[in-house]
Amino acid sequence: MKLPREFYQRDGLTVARELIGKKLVTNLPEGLTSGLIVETEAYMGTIDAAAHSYRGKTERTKIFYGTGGFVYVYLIYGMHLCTNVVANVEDVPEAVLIRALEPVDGVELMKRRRGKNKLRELCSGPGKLSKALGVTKNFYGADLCGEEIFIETCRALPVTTTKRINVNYAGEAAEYLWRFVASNNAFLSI
DNA sequence: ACCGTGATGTTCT
DNA sequence: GAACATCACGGTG
Repeated sequence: MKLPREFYQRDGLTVARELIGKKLVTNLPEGLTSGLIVETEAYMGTIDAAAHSYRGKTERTKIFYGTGGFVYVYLIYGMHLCTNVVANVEDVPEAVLIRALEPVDGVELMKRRRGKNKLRELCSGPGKLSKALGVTKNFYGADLCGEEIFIETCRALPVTTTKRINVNYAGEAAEYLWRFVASNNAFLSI
């Protein structure tokens, strides 16, 4: 049921595609919350101008250089956290951004954390779902094979690919079809 | 429905 | 000091 380390130790594009239809879970003292992953983006290390790891190892990107199955969280625009899954093996700095979930468990808790009531508004964006699941910057480096945050098999969903969102700064890399979405799903970020 | 804008703090130049 | 893998809100249609 819970995805094993080997699931993550593959190339980022495969991991990003196969994460669609899996269930992302956090189990914190306030309760358990989860959602079906319906939107991801792959960030492919040294060949990808959009990736944080493109310019090499820094304090922030060092987690990319470890093996797959650990969490990379970062602060964006000074106020939102984005949750990523590290992919591939040691020294191959790839990661998958989780961009949207279809809420499943702990909906009341997610509504409280978000201050929103509409199901559609809970997890339809990377900052939104991070808040709904109670992810904080302390999750940096968390093990997805642990108990606090993990991913389970759930269902198979048809997948569509598109360009990634808000990476216009990345030149040619902005054109790559490295965003994966559950086809015709109502809970996407756009 | 679709803009436009302001909020906010890290990271890297 | 600029840029940033975003969100919520208030305006106009």
